[in-house]
Amino acid sequence: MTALALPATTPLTQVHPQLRLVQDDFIRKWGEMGQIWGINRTMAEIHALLYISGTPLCMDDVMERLHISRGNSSMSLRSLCEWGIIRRSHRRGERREYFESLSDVWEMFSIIAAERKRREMDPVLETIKNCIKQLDKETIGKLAGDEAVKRTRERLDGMEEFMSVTNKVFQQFVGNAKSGLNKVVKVLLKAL
Amino acid sequence: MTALALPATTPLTQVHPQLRLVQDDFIRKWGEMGQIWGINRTMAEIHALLYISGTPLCMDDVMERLHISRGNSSMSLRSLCEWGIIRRSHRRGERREYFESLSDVWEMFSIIAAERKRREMDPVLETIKNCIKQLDKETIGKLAGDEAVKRTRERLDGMEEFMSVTNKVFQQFVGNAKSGLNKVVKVLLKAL
DNA sequence: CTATACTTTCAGAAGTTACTGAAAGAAAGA
DNA sequence: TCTTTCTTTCAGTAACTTCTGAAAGTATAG
Repeated sequence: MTALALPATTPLTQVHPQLRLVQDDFIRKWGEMGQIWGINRTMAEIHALLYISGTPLCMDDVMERLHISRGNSSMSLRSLCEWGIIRRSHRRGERREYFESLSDVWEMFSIIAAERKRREMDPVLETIKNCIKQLDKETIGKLAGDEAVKRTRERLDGMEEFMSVTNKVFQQFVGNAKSGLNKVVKVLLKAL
Repeated sequence: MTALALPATTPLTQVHPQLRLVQDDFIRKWGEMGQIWGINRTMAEIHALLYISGTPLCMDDVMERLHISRGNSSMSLRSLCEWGIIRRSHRRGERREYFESLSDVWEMFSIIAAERKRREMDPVLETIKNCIKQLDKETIGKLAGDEAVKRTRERLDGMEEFMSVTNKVFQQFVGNAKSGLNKVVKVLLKAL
């Protein structure tokens, strides 16, 4: 029969109550904001907890601290790993897995922005380009001179220009970590 | 007994089938993208329809074209008006109301960005500043030198820097229409 | 092989958001 | 005034998302 069972949670979780209050505040707000980035509340809270703790935590730490189920923790942690904004981390001689957040906020933002651009903006731009192509085909035919077609064409052009530029700006942010982004931002702010 | 009833929909809705197909494509995709801007699918589709049509449409036009209920149309149109990205427009001698989209995409983006910044980013930045203040109070007291407090403080600082800069960049985009934004963007792209 | 320690999966429950359609409201004209 | 035309509201419902917890799965140690 076995020796002393390990405590389910890391000692690191047991922070001073005052510190905990401050952290909870941050976690709550960050969770609300998660939706901006297209991440659900729980996932955002888990991420906030790992980020603010600044040290690896295990699944039981997360469950206990945020009062969420094992299943939810497991899914959300996996999904955050897939996003690439947290990482698994292992301790020698220990069986269980730990998770920690990237520490560079700029890098995290880059990763999220890149993914959202790819999934959400690129397809729209493609659709718009396609619409323009389609419309041009019609214009050569019997719809030439049609007022409504003209108006639609103008609107599509306006939208395409907008999306293209936005896409390029995003592109610049993506793949640069802190130093690069800071440069970009400084240039931008100085120019205004 | 009344004279000839007006047709429920504007003649303008009756676009050529080919044009309609192209417009539908755009509307569908724009609806999907709405979620990026924090606008729900139907609202985004209504907006897309008004934008792509380039001409004022009435509620029945919208209902018929998108197959949505009167209630939903009414709520969504109101909400789009509140956002400021579509406007009511009236025709002399006609009772019913028409709606049209802003035509300048850059202006629409500005409006949306301003609102989201105000509602979603500003409160987070405030919370973070508050957390830092709280933490500093504790640090003076009995938690001075606590490792966990130090780590948390570092993380909060990193996040604050990020949010502040992001906020400033947003600020620049807000309140500028096409010309202003284009200048900003050109400067940015050239600098890279 | 069996026991233990831990993780993942997934069906269903709970919670949330979006939509409908009928009824009430408002404005204009007769 | 009453009728007509159009808009808004809102209770109920449908569709979707998130969460739970128990069961199955996996890896390691004895």
